[in-house]
Amino acid sequence: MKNYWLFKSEPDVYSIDDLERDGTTFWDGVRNYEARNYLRDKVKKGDKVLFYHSNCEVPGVYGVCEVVKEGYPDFTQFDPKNKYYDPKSNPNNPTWFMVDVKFVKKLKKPVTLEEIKNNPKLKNIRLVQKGNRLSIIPLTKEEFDEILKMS
DNA sequence: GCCAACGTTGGC
DNA sequence: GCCAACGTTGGC
Repeated sequence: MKNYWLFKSEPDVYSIDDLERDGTTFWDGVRNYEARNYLRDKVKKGDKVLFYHSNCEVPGVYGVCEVVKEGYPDFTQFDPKNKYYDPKSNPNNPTWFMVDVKFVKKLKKPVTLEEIKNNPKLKNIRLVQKGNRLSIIPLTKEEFDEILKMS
């Protein structure tokens, strides 16, 4: 059973264009327990992911990618020079997980946060609920398809 | 750059 | 275990 997700990224840090260039990437730096649980337990190979640009001029969904490697320990947590270093994490029982994704496509037209907010079919997505900061958001197939339809 | 909302930390 | 202080997220 395939799952559907929305992953947030700040385009200044890593954008859909970077993923198009790289082909695949590891999704590092998730340091929130709820998002971690999704990455560790629920995000499966073959799942489809909407690539969302946050904290930028026009926030919204800019592309699609696909999970190619399921949850494994995020190596940046053990690297003292990395900005995501977590000295409390034990290598024998890592706290933080990552997945790998591959580029699928860029949307011809991005679907902006404003458009998502204005679509009643999308009102249950955690992206648009008050104060939600979760960076790994589960979607239903219907929500995923609806957003693609809007592009 | 501002600031509301939220998660985490740490003193007690 | 409570909760104030603090840091971060992310829209605007």
